[in-house]
Amino acid sequence: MLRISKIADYGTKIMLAMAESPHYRLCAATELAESTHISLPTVSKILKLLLKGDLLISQRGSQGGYQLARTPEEITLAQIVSVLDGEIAMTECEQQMGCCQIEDNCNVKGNWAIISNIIVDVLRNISLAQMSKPIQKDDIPLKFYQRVSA
Amino acid sequence: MLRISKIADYGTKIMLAMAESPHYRLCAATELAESTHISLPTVSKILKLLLKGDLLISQRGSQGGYQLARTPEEITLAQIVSVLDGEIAMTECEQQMGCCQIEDNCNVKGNWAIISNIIVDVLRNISLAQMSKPIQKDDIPLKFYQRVSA
DNA sequence: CAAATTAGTACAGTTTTAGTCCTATATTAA
DNA sequence: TTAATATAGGACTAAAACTGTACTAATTTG
Repeated sequence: MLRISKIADYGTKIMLAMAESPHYRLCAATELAESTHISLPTVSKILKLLLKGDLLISQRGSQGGYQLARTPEEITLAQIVSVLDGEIAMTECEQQMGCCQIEDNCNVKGNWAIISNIIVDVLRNISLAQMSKPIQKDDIPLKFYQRVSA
Repeated sequence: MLRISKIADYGTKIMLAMAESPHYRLCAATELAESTHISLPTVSKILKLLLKGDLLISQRGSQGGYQLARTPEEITLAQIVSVLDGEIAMTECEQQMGCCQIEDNCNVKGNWAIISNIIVDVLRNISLAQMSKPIQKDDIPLKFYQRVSA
């Protein structure tokens, strides 16, 4: 495992489809279902979640639809994944107190938190814009880490 | 989400307990259950998985038990997580063919594979030995990335 | 008003995960 | 040789999560 959910995977593709739509105009759910080949009810559900997460703007009624709340450069994978899959934390303990009995003498916990942060950094530094073309490892301007060798 | 399973979390703690046991001697499942405060059947199940994944050596019979197959410095989080949770891949498509219809014109796929690799690198560069004390971001000798700022 | 389209909620089916238990096998020690 | 101690392997159950769908309400346009 250690995997994002199918919903987050779909969500990325949907966001990408919108980013690639000319002038970032309003896209109806039906259009997006067609272009991504994901079923309409599912696309619809995901769009609602993304809207609630402030990643999209919506317009109701005839000729309505959804559009990106910001430019593809300003939207990151970390945002999409966290809206659709919830907070990123490698272990339960990081988020929730009292979920394990050893807690008090658990030094592992802090370490997993640090590791989670590193992974979030990776996702925080990849924008929708970058996802629309094949990325190179060099493309990722990591805040904490920088490429040193192949 | 984007989280390791409870089993992998437990597994790390169990491996750590063994690493901290004097001289890496044989540890019985019951001992480990006590020291980690995880139920015996669960500890037992995890030990068998770790054994099967060649991370442990076992000795049957009276006075038997389990011990690390290598030194704590040579065992990484990537190994533990992949043995207990399976291969690390951010999306299903990376592992399995024919799981999505757009596959052919899916440029996202390759990008997620790259991102997965980066994350695996992070886990591959953290050893059991490091997990036994609070780690600093600087401690992680990443193969591809190196710390550049706080 | 009618058509189009999002908003919100609820639900059912499937899959995954967690945890337990039972029986077989191997080793040690008396 | 026998009894006690441990692992080996597999089967099983219950709970939780995920996926996908459906239905009704609200809003906008023409």
